Amino acid sequence: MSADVTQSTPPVWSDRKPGVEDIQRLILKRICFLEYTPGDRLKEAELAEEFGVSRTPVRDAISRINHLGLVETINGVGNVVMELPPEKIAQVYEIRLHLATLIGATTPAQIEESHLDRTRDLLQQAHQLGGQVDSRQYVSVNDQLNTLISDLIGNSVLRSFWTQAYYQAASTWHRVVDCAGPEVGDALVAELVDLETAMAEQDIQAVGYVQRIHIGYGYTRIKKYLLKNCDDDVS
Amino acid sequence: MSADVTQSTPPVWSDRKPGVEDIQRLILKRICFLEYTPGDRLKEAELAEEFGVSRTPVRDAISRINHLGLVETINGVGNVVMELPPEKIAQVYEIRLHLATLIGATTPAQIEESHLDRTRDLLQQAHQLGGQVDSRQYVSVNDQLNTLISDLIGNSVLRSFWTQAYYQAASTWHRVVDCAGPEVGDALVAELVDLETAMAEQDIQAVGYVQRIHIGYGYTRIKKYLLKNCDDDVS
DNA sequence: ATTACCGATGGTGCATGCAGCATGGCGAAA
DNA sequence: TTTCGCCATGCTGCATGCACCATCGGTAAT
Repeated sequence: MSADVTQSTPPVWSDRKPGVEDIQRLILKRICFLEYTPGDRLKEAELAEEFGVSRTPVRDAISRINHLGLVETINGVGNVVMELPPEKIAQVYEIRLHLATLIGATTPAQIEESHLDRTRDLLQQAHQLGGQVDSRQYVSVNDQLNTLISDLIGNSVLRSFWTQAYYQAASTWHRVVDCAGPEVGDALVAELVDLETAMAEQDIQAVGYVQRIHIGYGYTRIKKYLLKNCDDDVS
Repeated sequence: MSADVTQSTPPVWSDRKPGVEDIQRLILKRICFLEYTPGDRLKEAELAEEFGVSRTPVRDAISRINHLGLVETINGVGNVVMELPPEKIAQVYEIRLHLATLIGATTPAQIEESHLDRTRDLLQQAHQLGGQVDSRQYVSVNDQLNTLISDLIGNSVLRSFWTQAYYQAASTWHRVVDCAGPEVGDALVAELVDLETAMAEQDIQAVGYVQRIHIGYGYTRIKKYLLKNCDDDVS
């Protein structure tokens, strides 16, 4: 298990005790960010000590994310981080493709200037990491992008489903990023460029289809890289 | 709060101690079946005693279903059963309409003879309750129907979303059934007839569209009956 | 040498105690 | 009589203890 994952998550709790909601989000992020990898066993007592709380809220947080299939709780063993089987990944992406088209087909949120600003900021970040695909930074940008898209989904139910599917796909996708070369960085830039255009046009439907397109590309890369061995490390 | 809801749920635990999963499902069913109505406060200690367990697993079960918005946990008050605001109902139904069309558009499950049998059984049950719309029985048939559709969804992610949206819509829908006359019984029969045809044709896509159609009708009835006052009781 | 058993270890599952919060009722003051 | 404030009550949030379970390593028997 990774040594000091604490350092990697900027928002430190040093001052305030985190609630169940915070713990849940943080654990999910750590799984998506590959700070926890399949096979790792999340020990309640360990996390409890790290967060300065008792096992109870940690248990609660883990219990809430069990239904995503990312963590399987086994009595007497631990909370094992699971690798989603390829079949399930296929199902997740199949749904994500459809959900993306629904972003524009359902009651939309209003595109405001702030969203455009955030998009440009992400685009700049994406440019900065350029060929040097430090997966940590890439993942960060990707996560912010997902949050941005979420904010653009007016239908709260769709937003919930979108987020769930994102979490299910994220860890696998980020594993692909490690394997694939800088092409994923270029792809991210391309996606953000398309996104900026769509948002400048105030066209939510276009935003959805941009997502649909690039999720499709992403899944193609998963199939391309994840079936082969991923022997070259990022060191 | 309803007096002895225990009687209404056939599977009694008299022999075996229920797990968190069981408790979760049972609470959800009770909300859908209107045994718990908006405003009721689910008290952990109460449920714990009923199930013969401690508060801990009950807390866990309630915590897991919090994200659906059907119960809101308020410190010092209780776990309040919430009535979804009309706006959220609209969002749920908007998504349900789209999800229905995805049943046939995604990797399907195989339609087997058993499914057809279950459909015919439901049709018979629907006929039996005819004009006498005892909401309890209606809801039971409706719930079995939803389970049946779930089994026909091959994509497990879609199945999960479908179920979540069903739970969110169910309590509201069942409240409409109380208000509306026997027309909902007829509508259910019509839906099951359509469903039987589609399944006899082995046409999953048709199954999805049948759902899409009747969910649409259902939402129309919600708008028709739920905005007006629901003064006539079922006695 | 190999295999079967058993106990030590470390984890989750559940029970329970206690602190904190919200609320309603009662009493005192205006 | 009305209103303000305080306390009793009941519930959730969290901490902690204990029982059960899984696993692994050592030991004894074959």
